[in-house]
Amino acid sequence: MKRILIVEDDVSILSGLRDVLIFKSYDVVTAEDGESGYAAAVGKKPDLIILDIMIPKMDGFALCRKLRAEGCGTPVLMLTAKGEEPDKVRGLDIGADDYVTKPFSLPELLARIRALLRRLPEGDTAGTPETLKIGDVSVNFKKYEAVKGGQAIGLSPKEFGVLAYLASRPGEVVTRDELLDEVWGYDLYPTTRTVDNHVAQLRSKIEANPAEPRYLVTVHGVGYKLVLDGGGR
Amino acid sequence: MKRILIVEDDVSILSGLRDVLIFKSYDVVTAEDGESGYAAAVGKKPDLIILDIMIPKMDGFALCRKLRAEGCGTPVLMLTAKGEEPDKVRGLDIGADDYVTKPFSLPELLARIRALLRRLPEGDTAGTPETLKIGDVSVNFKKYEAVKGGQAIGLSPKEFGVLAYLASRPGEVVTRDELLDEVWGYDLYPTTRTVDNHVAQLRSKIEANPAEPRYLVTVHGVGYKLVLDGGGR
DNA sequence: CCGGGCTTTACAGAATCCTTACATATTTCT
DNA sequence: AGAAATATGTAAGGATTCTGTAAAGCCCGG
Repeated sequence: MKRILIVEDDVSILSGLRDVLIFKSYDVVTAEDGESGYAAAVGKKPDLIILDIMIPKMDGFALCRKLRAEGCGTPVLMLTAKGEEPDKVRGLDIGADDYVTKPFSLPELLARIRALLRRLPEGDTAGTPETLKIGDVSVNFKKYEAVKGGQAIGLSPKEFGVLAYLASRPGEVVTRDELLDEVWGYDLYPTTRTVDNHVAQLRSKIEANPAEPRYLVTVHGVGYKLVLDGGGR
Repeated sequence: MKRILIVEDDVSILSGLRDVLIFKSYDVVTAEDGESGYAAAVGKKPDLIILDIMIPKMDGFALCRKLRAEGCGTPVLMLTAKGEEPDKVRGLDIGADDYVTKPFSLPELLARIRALLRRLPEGDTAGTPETLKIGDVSVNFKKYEAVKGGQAIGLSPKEFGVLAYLASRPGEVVTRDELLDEVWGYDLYPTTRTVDNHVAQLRSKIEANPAEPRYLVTVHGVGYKLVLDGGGR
């Protein structure tokens, strides 16, 4: 059984999460502040750490950094309060493996937990790969970084989101509505045309010839799909 | 079509929700208390259950717990009244997959419904295989891709739809009206001749000799059928 | 105040869809 | 069997819908 450590000071969230995870057959350990969280991370050797950022004594960033500095490679899933956008990047920068913004959707959280645990034994092919090569562009989703011919190209958060979601199911067609749900979230309702714009942006940055996309392909009347071997023939 | 069971005793919410979901082309079943809700959950085999917590005879928690105990894995979306924060946790504990607090935003609820249904094994296209081989043409419905002798051939959404529906019941004859209902939808009323056109298009793309169809066979006076072993003899 | 990212809007071009018309095939009727 | 009625194959057009793209406004953080 996989062991999960939750570090969270909001007791209602903490106990709720603990119960859910126990129900889902995980072995759960909890802590309510950074220091005891650190102790548990070292002492209980969990397979996964769920880490809130705003916790007493030592915040989530510091805790994560400290663990990484000591060579601890345990996957870390960050919980960030809504609107803390910059925290996302910072969290990943410091060595977190994934993040979820509160209030989170439970199925999403569970899916991310499964994804992180799945790649424990060895490298994973499930979910979004850590890095992806699209033509002569390589994208690192963990670092929020895209490189084209040695040159870094800036992708916005939404652009990353769209790309990552498409990459999680290579070759499959994804509708605009699905992208809106999964990338934008359930509580925002932009037009489906917004998706087109971001895809166009992505193409202009990633495709060799944006007018004839080889990777970010349109399926007329349905949606978009990411073709990974767009160049191979 | 996906079937949704709503268990809710507030009639104004219940009927409002039902109308919206029907408008969104879901098959809706309702119940106003826990016991009849349980009966409906077992008897009608919905793809998703929307469950209020405060309902007569058996509350949402008990109902959900009972279903889970019996091995029922149907996704459950809990409705909780505002301020019932602790209930969230309790609901999730028992195995609900997501929750929405009343008063809820309709678009958000719809988005969460879509998301839960999306994670189903397969629903609408149940019976339609993910890929299909028709002679020397192979079709992948997830990728919206058809390949003939290594060469990709473009099929339009309607063409995919017709093919997929026929493929869900190989060998069976399907009437034009049925195709119109299932592929075009109940709210559109093109001529039945429109179907013929799309079938002709399909034949020209996948049949070796469109004038003598081996796979997309017409049954005079009735409709069309897809014969999978059209080459074998 | 400025700049970047996000969203909306508008318009042009492209792809798809629907209708219509006519030829051909099948069935039904006499 | 022959003719009429009905059903289907097929092509062409115009209407409709969808997509690419640029421009403009909004909002937020620096």
